[in-house]
Amino acid sequence: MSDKKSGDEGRYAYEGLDRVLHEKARLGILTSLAARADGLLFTDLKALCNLTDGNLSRHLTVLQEAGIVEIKKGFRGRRPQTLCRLTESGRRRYLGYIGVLESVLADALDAAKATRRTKRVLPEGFSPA
Amino acid sequence: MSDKKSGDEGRYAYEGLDRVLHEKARLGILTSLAARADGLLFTDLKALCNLTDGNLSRHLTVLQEAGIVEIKKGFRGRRPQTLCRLTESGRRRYLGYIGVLESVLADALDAAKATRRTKRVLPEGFSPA
DNA sequence: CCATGGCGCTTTGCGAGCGAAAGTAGGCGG
DNA sequence: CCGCCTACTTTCGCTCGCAAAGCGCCATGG
Repeated sequence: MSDKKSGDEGRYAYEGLDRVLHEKARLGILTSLAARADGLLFTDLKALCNLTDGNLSRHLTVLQEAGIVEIKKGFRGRRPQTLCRLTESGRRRYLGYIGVLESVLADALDAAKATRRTKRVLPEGFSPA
Repeated sequence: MSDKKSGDEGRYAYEGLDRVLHEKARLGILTSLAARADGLLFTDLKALCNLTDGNLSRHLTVLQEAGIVEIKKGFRGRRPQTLCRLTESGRRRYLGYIGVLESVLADALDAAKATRRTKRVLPEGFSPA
């Protein structure tokens, strides 16, 4: 590396931003679940994340198929009740994702405050768009 | 609020996660740009974010149409050269997004270390999926 | 006893979005 | 003059996310 001028190649590629996890709704679901080792009910999750039934159902299926959450269907009294929990590997994946999120944030804050001016070569005229 | 049991309704909804910004590639692009007030060239951006030409072009168009970046086409010598820069409102939007990212991260780290066990009511048998 | 309505979830439909691949336009080297 | 290279843009297939409709079950009430 650093065979070129800067060695910054791919500096902002963020390959670790797992597409399955990097999603508004899913991020909320997982963060909710991460806090409770014994899981959450479908209905609670729905309220916590302000999701519609259909939406939540869809996302849970995706997460289940990815082996990130496990879903247990049971009954409360005689009404169906679905319990969702992070799997162990799901938790690891989530933590990994959070790790790169941290580095994104670090870059961002860095950028925000520094806003350093790199000397730029503006050769001839740049016509406005 | 707190008209129900917990007052946590929508606690994890993260409505501020702007869909236009919340995207792997775009996030990288914006973070790159945020650091340099005088902008970056198409080719630099491409290298920094490990994007293909087509991809970068696509994303830039989206960002431009959303008024987040401005694109100036000019020439270096007599080769075309495209300069991209964050607009002022784009910067604000980006900072807003980063703000909610911080809160997501705070929640996540909280969850990760605490992993508190809420007492759960598991009424009758939960059959394994 | 049927029907009307609510709860808990699943399935379907569709429009938007993403990224790979192909296309365009001009410079430059042989 | 010809073909390769750089610097993008456009097209295309497929996935994805979201909203709306559907399904099964229980409860209530006429």
